[in-house]
Amino acid sequence: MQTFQLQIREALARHTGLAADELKFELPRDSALGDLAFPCFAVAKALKKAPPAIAAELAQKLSSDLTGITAVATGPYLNFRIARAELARVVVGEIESAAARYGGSSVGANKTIVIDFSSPNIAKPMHVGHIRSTIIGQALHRIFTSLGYKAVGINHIGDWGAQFGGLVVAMRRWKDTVDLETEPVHGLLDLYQRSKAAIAEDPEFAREAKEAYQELESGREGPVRELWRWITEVSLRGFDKTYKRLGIHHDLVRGEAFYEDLLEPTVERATQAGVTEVSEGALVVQLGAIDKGLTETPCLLRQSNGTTLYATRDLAAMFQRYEEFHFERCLYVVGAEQKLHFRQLKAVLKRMGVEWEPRIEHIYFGLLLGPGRVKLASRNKGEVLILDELIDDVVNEARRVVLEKNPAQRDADTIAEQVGIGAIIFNDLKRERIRDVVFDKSEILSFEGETGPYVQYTHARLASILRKASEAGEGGAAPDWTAFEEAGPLLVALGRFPEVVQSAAVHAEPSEIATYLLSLGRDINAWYVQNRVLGQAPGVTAARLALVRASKTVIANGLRLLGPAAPDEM
RNA sequence: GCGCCCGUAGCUCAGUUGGAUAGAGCGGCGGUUUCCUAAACCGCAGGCCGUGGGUUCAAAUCCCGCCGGGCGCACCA
Repeated sequence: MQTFQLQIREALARHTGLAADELKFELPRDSALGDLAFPCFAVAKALKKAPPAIAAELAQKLSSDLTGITAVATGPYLNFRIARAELARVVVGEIESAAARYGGSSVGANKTIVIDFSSPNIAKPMHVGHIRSTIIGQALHRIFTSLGYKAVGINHIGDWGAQFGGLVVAMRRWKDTVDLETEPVHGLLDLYQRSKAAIAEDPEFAREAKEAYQELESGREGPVRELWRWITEVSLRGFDKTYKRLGIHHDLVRGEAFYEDLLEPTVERATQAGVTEVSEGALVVQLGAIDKGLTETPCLLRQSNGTTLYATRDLAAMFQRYEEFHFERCLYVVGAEQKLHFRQLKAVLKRMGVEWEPRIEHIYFGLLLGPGRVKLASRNKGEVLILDELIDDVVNEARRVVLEKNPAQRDADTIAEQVGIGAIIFNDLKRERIRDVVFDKSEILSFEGETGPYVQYTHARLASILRKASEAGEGGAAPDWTAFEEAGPLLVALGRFPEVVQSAAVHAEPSEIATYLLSLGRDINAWYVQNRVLGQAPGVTAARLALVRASKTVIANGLRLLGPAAPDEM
C-alpha cells in the first residue's frame, strides 16, 4: 500500500516543486471518487493558482507519470485510483507475507513503554469498576508490543493502608465464622466490611486495628505481617482466575508495599530539590507557579501526623520506574476522576526539574455507568457488581445463543466463552476512552451490530469459506486478479491497517482499532455477499480466496491486539 | 465558586488533528435464504453538528462568551 502512496507522492513533488513529505493526503469522502485524494488548497498559495485549475493541470501531467494509477481532477481535488488488479495483488501479497505480523512494525525497537494498569485492591473481589483499566491497559500492552516496543505491564495492586489493620484484627476474631476455603476473597470482603463497622463502633477494636497497622508498617516479621502476606496471596490467586479468562497478563505485580522503602528517600529527594514547605503542619509542594490551576491544591507528601500518602507512593514509583526502565513513555491507565492527582504529580516533577516528566502520561478514561447513566462502581456503597459474576452471565447468554444459532455445535462451551468475553472486551474498547461507558447488559447480550461478536462472526464466516474451499479442493489455480472491481473499499481498508495500529499507539487509543474493525467487517460482508468465492472460474476463485484469507488475517490480527478471540466457527 | 472534560439522527457513537453532498449501529418501516453460517446483507425515513460571536479561501473540528450535563477541588486511595 505504501508503494502506491510513495509513487504518487514523488510524482506530485516533481510537478509542484514541493517537498514530498509535506504533501498531505486523505481518503476521498466517497470511495467511488478514488482510493486516495490530494486536496489542492494547501498548494494553491505556493503555486499562485486556483485549486481547481491546479487539480486539472496536475491530473494532466501526472497521467503519463504514473503506472497503474489514474489521476482525476474533481473540482479542487485530485483523486487517485489504483488499478484494482494491481491494488489487490500488492495488498494481498503484503498481508500474505507478513501474516500474523501484518499491522506491526519495528518502530519501537529498543524502546521501553511502562504501562500501569488494572491495579485492584486486595481483600476484595474485582468488581466491574476495574474492568476498564484492565482491558484498555492490556490492549495497549499488545499494541505496543506488536510495534516492537518492550512493554512492561505493571499491576500496582492496593496492598497497603490502614484498612489492613482492621482486616488483621477481624481475621483474629472472626476467622472461623466465614468461608475462607472455597472463595477466600469473598470471605475476606465480608471480614473487611465487618471490620469497618467495628472500627466505627468499638473503640477497643479500633485501637487494636491501629496497633496492627503500626506493626505492619514497622516492617517487622511476625504474625501480623504473615497474615497480611496470606491475604495478598489469596487475593492475587483470585484475581488470576479472572485475568486468565480475560487474557490479562502483567509483567510485574508490584503492590504499594513494594515502594515502602522508597518513601523516605523520595521525600528527601523533593526536599533536597528545595520544592517542599510546611503548610498547616503538612509537608507540601506548592504548584501554583507551574500550573495556575493548581494554586489552591498543593501536593501533599506527608500528613501533619507524619505519615505519607498516595501521592508520595506514586511519586516514589515514578522515580523507581524511570531508574529501572528509562522508559520512552510511562502510561497510567487510570480513571478520569484522578486527573488532578496526576496533574499534581507531573507538576511536582516539573518543579523538581525532572527532564523526563513529559514521558509520564495519564491515560484516563470515562466512568462505567449502569443503565440510566447511574454510577455503577462507587467504592463507598456496599453493592458491588462482581466481575466474575458479570462474565458468567454474559457467557451463559452467549452459550444459549450459540446453541440456538448452531444446534449442532459440539464445542459450544469454548465458543460461548470466546463470544461472551469478546462482547465484554469489545464493548469497553469500541468508543473513545474519555467517554463514559454505559454498561447496558441487554445491549452487550444482543451480539448484533457494532459488537465484538459481529467482528468475530465475520471472521468465522471467512474461515468457513476457506474450510469449504479446501474440502472441495478449490483455489489451486493461478490467481486472476482482474475480478476485483467491487473490492476497492475493502482493499484500501486492508492496506490501511498498519497506519491504524500506529495511530492507536500514538494516541494510546485502542478504540481506533475497534472502529476500524467494525468498518472493515462491513466492507468484507458487503463484498462477499455480492461476490461468491467458490465455484467460479479457477483463477477467479483462487484470487477471491486469497482476498478472503487476507481479510481473515487482518481481522484476526486486529482482534488479537484488542483481546477477543478470533474463532473459526460460531 | 475554581479547574478539567463532554454536547453530532429518537438512543449510543464515528468523523482521518481545518477540506468534497456530515457517516455507522440500535430502534422504526420495507426487502434478501433451492446460493460459501440471516450473529449477515440491501433499501427508506430521520441532522440549525447545544447556542451566539470570531479567525480562515474553507469550521462539527481552532479561539472567546453563554447554556446544559459530568468529574474533581491538601492531611482517603
